[in-house]
Amino acid sequence: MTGLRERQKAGRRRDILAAASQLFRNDGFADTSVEAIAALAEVGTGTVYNYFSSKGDLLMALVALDGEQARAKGQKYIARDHDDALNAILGLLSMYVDHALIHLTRELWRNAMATAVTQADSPFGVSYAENDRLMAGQVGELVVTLQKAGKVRSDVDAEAAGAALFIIVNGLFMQFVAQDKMAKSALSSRLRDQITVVVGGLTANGAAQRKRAS
Amino acid sequence: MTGLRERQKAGRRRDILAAASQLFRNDGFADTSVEAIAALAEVGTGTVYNYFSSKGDLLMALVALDGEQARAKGQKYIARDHDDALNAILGLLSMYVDHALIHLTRELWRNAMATAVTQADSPFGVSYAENDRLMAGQVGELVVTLQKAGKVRSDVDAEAAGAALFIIVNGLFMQFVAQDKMAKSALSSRLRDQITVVVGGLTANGAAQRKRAS
DNA sequence: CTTCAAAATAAAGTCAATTCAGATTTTTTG
DNA sequence: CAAAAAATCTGAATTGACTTTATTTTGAAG
Repeated sequence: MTGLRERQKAGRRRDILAAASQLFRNDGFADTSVEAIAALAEVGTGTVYNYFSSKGDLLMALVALDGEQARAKGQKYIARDHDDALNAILGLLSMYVDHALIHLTRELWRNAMATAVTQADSPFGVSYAENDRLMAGQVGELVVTLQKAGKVRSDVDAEAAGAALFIIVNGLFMQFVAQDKMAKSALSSRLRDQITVVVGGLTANGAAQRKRAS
Repeated sequence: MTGLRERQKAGRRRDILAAASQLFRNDGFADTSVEAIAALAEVGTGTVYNYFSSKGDLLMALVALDGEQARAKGQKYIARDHDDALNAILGLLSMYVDHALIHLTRELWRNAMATAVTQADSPFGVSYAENDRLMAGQVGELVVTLQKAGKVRSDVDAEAAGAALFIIVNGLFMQFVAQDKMAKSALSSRLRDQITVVVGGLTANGAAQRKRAS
């Protein structure tokens, strides 16, 4: 199982990923050439393509790793005690946003997202989509938790709610990374406004919403 | 104002767009070279770059045109009579989806979206973002209309609601175009489930939701 | 009708992702 | 262990978007 070849292969994969990680973060995606990654990893440029189907695939592999961390954080968050539904959900989604910006720049996210759309079938395109699916599921878990605590109506489709909430944070985050001039505070306030609407709903509701941001 | 030169310029712009439109639709984005577009439009390749900043910019220009049509349809839709909020909103969003697939293939949408994220500052990247903003605003208008008709609570932030609803349809549409194997029916059903959640809200509500799709 | 300047043009050049035909290394076989 | 087979590596060649340049065209203005 663990022949020389397998170990070398795993090592080389790590080397390439580490090299890409370093260069992407230092120089950005556009300014990093596959040749430079190969040189730093001490392999031929062609070898990079034996492990990753494209430069974008390599980036998505890094993003997927980060996604795992975000989900781990999320799992702990869910286990905490929560007061009201709005704050609980907003807290989780804000945590995702904050985590996303720890290791990766906006430019890297732009390129990761672009690649995820155009190359969804590549190995790490699949990982990327799977990660999104799992995160949406995690938001759904939080909704279930809140339902059990009587903070969310039990007749709500938790899975659909999780997916909707996650799509919103994802979409806003995409707008955020696409426009460098958009401030993080603008992202936060839009997120708050929109999640507030979703939590409160549009139709007749016993507990009226409290406030609206201008 | 309308000298011969200006008209020629406008004409050339149209020629290039028309050529791009034809080739993109026939051969797809990836398989269409800028050289081929230039040849069909009977201009030099360099001229194409006098009018559009990149191949992706050219595609976004086409998409923006389509977006205008979609908004025109949407405006008429809003003016109609609406029964309940859920159906009214779902109808508008479904109309957007249907319209998007009339003229453009999934592959074109993938590339348009990818370009919109990575080149948001290019001339038609701005148009693309603006179009999204206007569509979200249009959904907001529908919400206002429904509020006036007493079908949506008046304390709801209509603008935020429109933005949230549009982000959802946009996000689901993105998932749809990214994965060729995803059926249109899957898109529709997810859209229905998620919009249902948003309209109904998560917290205590006078009118309980009626049903849930499995 | 001449001059001017904007715009177009073709051609040649740059650049970097991706591919590919052979070279090299590991594993398997006898 | 030696030879054959299989997997992997390699970097030079390909490809196509985009740029640059030197030259030409053509409205517009006097």
